[in-house]
Amino acid sequence: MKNKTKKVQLRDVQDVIDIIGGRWRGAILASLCDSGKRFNELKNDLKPITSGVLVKELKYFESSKLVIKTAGLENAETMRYQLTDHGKSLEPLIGQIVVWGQKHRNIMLQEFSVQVLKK
Amino acid sequence: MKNKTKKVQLRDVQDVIDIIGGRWRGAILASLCDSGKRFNELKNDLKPITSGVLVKELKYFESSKLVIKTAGLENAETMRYQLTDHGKSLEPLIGQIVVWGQKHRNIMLQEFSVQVLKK
DNA sequence: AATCAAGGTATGTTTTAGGATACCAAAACA
DNA sequence: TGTTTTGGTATCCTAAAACATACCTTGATT
Repeated sequence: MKNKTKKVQLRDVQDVIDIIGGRWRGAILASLCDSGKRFNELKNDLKPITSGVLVKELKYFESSKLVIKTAGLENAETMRYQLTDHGKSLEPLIGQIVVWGQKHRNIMLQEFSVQVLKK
Repeated sequence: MKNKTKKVQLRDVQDVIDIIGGRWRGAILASLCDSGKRFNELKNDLKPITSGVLVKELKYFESSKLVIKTAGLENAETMRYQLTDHGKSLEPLIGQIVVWGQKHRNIMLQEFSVQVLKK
């Protein structure tokens, strides 16, 4: 029973890692947390990402119901990618990731300076 | 200024994804959250992971100060891998990942049943 | 009329992570 | 004494991911 619970959790962790993991997905979501963006805005924000990869990942996010692509009503040609409500529910998680990442970076820097001093 | 801040955040997200991402890292950390474990315990817990991969990832975690490998004092040959204090600070993050993963799974299942009903 | 930007598509090539497999030394067990 | 278990190492291989590069259409701009 406890075993089963653990398995399920590992699976949940893996599922989420699949979604936000990889070279670009986390960064794309983080960028969209900021605000909805047009394709080239995103591309510029995430430079040096290539068009092909960005397209592919955005399609993946659409299929996962995390991002929606909308054409502006008045100005029909401007595509806009933005988080769905479900996608927005990732924001606190990403926020926590950023906080932990900053802390981790400081710890690694500290470790580095200790190593230098030891020489 | 705001731009710079954003860049740093994307970098932090990427750093963390590198740490917990990939096929096994999240699961290894989740398993160690449970308790410290010996090599073969971990291997069994994460089956079908291979030795080579597990060794590699554990070394990575050691170099990142998230996991420490200790030899039991009385029984010197039993190696034990456990989270450092810094590694333990990931626990809330992983907990939140599990919670979101469960929610996401339910949403995708819902979506699936809607699709089936539409046919 | 020419050209530029937006939002992609299409293609080949390279890199990388992970898996398969074989092996191994030291200790523990039987 | 033989064989199992623990805790790995070493090599090769493959599929997928990412990258580089070229190209395309549509609408706006000059």
